[in-house]
Amino acid sequence: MSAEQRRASVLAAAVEEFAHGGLTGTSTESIAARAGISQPYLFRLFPTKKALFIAVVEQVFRRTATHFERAAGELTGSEALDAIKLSYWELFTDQTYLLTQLQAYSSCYDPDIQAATRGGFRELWETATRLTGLPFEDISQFFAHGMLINVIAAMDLPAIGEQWAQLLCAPDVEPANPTG
Amino acid sequence: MSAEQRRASVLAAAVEEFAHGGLTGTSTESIAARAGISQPYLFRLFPTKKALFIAVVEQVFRRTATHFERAAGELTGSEALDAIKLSYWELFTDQTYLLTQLQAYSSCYDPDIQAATRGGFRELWETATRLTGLPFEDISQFFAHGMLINVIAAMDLPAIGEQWAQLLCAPDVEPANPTG
DNA sequence: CAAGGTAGTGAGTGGCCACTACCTTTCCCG
DNA sequence: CGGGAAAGGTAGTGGCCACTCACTACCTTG
Repeated sequence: MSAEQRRASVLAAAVEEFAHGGLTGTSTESIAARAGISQPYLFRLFPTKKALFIAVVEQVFRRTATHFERAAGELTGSEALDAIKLSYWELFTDQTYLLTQLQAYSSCYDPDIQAATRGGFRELWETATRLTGLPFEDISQFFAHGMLINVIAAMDLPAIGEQWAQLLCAPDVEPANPTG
Repeated sequence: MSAEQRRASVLAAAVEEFAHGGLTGTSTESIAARAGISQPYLFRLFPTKKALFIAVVEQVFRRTATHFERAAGELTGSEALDAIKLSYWELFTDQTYLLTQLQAYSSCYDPDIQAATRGGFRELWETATRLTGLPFEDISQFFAHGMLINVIAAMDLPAIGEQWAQLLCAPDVEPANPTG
């Protein structure tokens, strides 16, 4: 297998591991094991653990942006936004991306990670703005709801039976302008 | 100093340290140093590092709820919610609580931490509901915006000069029912 | 002043873990 | 078919860190 292919598979393994443990709570050992290579060889493919983490963060944000683009298709305006909202809920089934996002935010004390996270968030923001053409206020509300979804996934609220939790997990796209 | 007082001061030190590094990225050494005690004595006051982290999480959520109650005062309805919104923005000046919340969410892979975090979130949710008496939809939007504020604090968006970032950091309480 | 309890510390210890040095295999190309 | 680069592994190593143990200083109470 070529080094480039290996790098990709290591990246895929790292996303899964980092999503749960974060940068400091995940060992390179476990990533290597999941990728099916020896742990030292991982350092031939990525110079440092932090660099691998940053690569993971960048990939997750970029793929989420691509996910948005596919969801919007040829739509524009609030129709595009509704489609993107639904597509974000789709990520709930495999929570990896949502959890990785949280790990990125909570690791922002490190300047390099903060820079990467800002860049990813910015890319996401600009993608949503470009695809919908909607004003700041709508984009802001969409992202706010997205961040709420992230923590709902982290706490695994669907698993607890209480009503408010269940309501939160219903992917209803509420009307943008509630009449009244 | 009594053990109870020490416990409180250790807790205060731990909030600061955990807010930046999270559970796995923070050493008990640094917490003890900040609290002004020896590292072994920390384990006389808290049985384990994780237990200390959970105590921190519980305290932060409870204090945030208290913060809400003070902000609402005698107000009810959307007036109470607006007051609470502003009070949450106040936490931005000392971002410790917001960052700790993020650390809690991103550490939820551990079942004990997940349980504590769920409890804290639930307490916050019920406090907001009780104080305002507003329906689910309003509370949900408030929390969504709150989660967005958390990640804005983590990424320190006020520090970057771009327009969208600046707009996000303006604590305007948008009207609950935009006319039209 | 004896006796016991409480606050607090110095000196470990065992394990994990990021990262390194060096060796082996494979395979392509002239 | 020889050689060299690239893929990959084995065996460390040094440092950090959660947690323990054995001990001291002090304070209260009878």
